[in-house]
Amino acid sequence: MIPPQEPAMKIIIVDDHKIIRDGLRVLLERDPSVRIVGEAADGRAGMELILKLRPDVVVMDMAMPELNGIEATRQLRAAGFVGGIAMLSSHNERRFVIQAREAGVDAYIAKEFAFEEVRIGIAAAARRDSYLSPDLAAQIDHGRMPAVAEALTPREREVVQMLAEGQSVKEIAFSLGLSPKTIETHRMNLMVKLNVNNLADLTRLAVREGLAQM
Amino acid sequence: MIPPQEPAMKIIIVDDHKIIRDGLRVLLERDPSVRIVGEAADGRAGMELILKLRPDVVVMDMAMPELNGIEATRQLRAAGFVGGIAMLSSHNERRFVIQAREAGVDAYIAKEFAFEEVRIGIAAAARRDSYLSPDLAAQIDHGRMPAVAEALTPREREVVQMLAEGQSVKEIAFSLGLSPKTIETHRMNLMVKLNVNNLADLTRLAVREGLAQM
DNA sequence: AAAACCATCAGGAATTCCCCTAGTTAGTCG
DNA sequence: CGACTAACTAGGGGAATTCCTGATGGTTTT
Repeated sequence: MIPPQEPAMKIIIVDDHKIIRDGLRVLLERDPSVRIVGEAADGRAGMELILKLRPDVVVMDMAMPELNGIEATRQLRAAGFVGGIAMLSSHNERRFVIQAREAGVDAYIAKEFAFEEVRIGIAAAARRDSYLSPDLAAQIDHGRMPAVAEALTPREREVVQMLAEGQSVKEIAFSLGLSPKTIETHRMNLMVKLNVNNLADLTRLAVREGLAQM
Repeated sequence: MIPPQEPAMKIIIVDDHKIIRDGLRVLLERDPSVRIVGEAADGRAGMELILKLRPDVVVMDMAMPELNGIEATRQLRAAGFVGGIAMLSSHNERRFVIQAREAGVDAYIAKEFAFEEVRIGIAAAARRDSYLSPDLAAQIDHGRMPAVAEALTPREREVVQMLAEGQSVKEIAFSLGLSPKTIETHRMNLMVKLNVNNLADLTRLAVREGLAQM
């Protein structure tokens, strides 16, 4: 097969709401130079798909069960993914702009803006330019919040989210393909690092810090 | 199949995320018998528009600033709006199904379902039939909706707060002057009543419901 | 009075928690 | 390069907690 003159831009959509995936798909596909090559409903499934299909751009929701957008981004970058990443955020997730960019997000787009923003953001991400939807840019200027999350390792962030979202040690071990003992170790290290000593405190802290969804 | 002289169904979309309004609009407008006659970004603006334009169906988000979907519905019904109301909810808003229906919502649709669900829900709402997206209906049927604070006994509210704020069974027992076994029982009854099965879920639920401080 | 609910507790099984130790790998630094 | 560190992995074993079932007395509802 001879590559076409103008290769289509390959995009993967990761969002836990299928309605949004459906909507984005039709909106994006109105541009014939765009091809949606895959969809996923959570960060973990998204990662696998992305690393397999290597799309040009990923459009990802910030808040997702299992593995949130920022954490998924961090891991994608660590795994060598070099495509563009555009992240969608709700109004109550603005405060994560800085973390998102540090994790390797190219475009950060507030959902309350028009689809046109997404298009622009994707174009920027495809070029690996950075893009912030208008009012979010202002956010950057204001100081960052003390991010407890920074002190954690990627694996720990992953585990703390799953713990705070109600999964047992055994379940986490299974879904990560690790020994329960390993998860227990992470769990204990988390408790020490975060200076809490029970699951309820850990959960509230994780939600406050944006490490887990409420 | 299609009646020749069918007047277009007038729809108003109310959602604080413009991206979703954009997506719903193109998805809905693929059906020529549908006309989007207006959009609003919050419950209050939505109400005014709806009472002015009197659409056949309103598609409204549950979580919105200013005036949430349920409250807006209540006020719309009180103001004499008789059109259909279809509500979109995120996975973490399932517990409001019953409140929504009591407020006057016809169709309650989880966002994690495909757009097809929305279409079906809107059709039902237009006829003023009631509709629940699949798994939500199951929750109602099994009577396992997470109960709100009122469903708990005073003692249980007391215990759930202490649990969610990080106290151990033993500590709670001591500070209430009861046997740990008693607190264990309360704890288990809480899990059943609230339909959760671990402390993390209990904690997040308690915080969401205002039973505990974050 | 029967039924339903609430609050209280116990025994025993199942599971988790906690502390300790330790191997492997990748990256860093003198 | 060799030593060091950080991250990730994971097992042993006892303490502690949670889960499940069942029971009792009091109060309110029907």
